[in-house]
Amino acid sequence: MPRPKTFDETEVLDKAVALFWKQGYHSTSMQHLVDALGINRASLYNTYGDKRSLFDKALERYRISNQKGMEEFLAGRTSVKQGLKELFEVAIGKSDGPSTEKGCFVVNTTTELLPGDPEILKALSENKTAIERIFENYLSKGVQNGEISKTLDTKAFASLLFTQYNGIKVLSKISRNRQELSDSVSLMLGILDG
Amino acid sequence: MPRPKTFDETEVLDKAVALFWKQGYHSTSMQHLVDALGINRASLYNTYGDKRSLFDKALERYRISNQKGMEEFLAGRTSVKQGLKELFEVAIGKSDGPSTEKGCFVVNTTTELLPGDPEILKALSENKTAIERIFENYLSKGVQNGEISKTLDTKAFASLLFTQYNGIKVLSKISRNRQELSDSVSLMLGILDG
DNA sequence: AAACTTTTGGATGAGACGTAAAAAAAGAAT
DNA sequence: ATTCTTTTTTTACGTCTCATCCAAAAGTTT
Repeated sequence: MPRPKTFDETEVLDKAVALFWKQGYHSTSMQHLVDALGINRASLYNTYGDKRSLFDKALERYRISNQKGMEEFLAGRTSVKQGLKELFEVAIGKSDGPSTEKGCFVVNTTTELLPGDPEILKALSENKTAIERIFENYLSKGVQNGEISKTLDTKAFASLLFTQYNGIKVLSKISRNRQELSDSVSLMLGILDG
Repeated sequence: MPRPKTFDETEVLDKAVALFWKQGYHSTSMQHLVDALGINRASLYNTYGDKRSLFDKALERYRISNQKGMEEFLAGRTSVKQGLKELFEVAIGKSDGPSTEKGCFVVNTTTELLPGDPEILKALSENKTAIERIFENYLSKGVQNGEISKTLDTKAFASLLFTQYNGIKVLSKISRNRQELSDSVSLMLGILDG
């Protein structure tokens, strides 16, 4: 009996993700959101709660889609070294989409809202361990394959990969010199060749 | 004949650096600054101009002091491998000061104000090349010493170091597990022994 | 018709940045 | 010493934007 919503909830949420991703939390006003989401102000509050609540939902959506995307990307590549190489090529933005200069929503949030926000810290902390685990599992697969030496400290290397990934997402906002980043990634992945 | 200022201009600027560093540009209000700097509102505008102008001055001061600090730190260590190791130990924050959780003012600014700010982009771009050059020169010293192989691509490795440095400054805000970062740095520096 | 949501349009109170005019202070000159 | 000039400090204000909420009107399904 209720009047149905005239918009798709997750579709609109994706627009909020794009906006917060590009501009961050503090410089995105509710008015910006109202204009960009294409729904009414009251509908916005009704559906997602206040600004912070909407931001939390947007961040969570990004996180999940990001993790899932990473897992699927790697799952499709049996050659671990090649898989990592390609993953980082995408991260660097060889195919220069408009999203490259926005960096990573998670990284941007880390630097903007920490320290001083326990809830966000919790979410970001979970994200960190989740992605490091993805890396570690993938590396283990390579060790089982015989592609990677058993002597490799997979935990430390997973951490190295994640740190490098974060650094790339920062530097992508400054430099459009992809070759430089690509070379440094190659150097790093050379560790896997003993 | 003029009445002298009752405060030290650079001393107060350092307080502004600390505040912008911790909170970023948008969530630091002029009122916060007035309270923290200990000078009057009008004095603030008189001396440093508007908020953005003050921010620029603060960022520049941080950049210069950061670069100089890095150069002097490395200049004092003739063993290049050991020097890099120690530099990153400091960056990781083994001696856990209160500044560790603030990350790096430059990194924070990169993610907060880019894309969309050409002036800031210019400053951050200069900073990037300056620090990469510091790394590259230091590595060259190691090659001349015979400490590092002549086959090393110093430019790529300098880029790797800088990227890693940025990543560390992000992750320092999330995790207080310094050992993990330390291990990954060791793994990276192991490339120099290859 | 009833029930519920969306839309419209505005009210509100807080806080933002920046400025202007008056008051106070410090040195210089007579 | 006193007055004058210049600058800082104080205080108050103006204008704007912010986030949030509310009441009434319009629309859609059962």
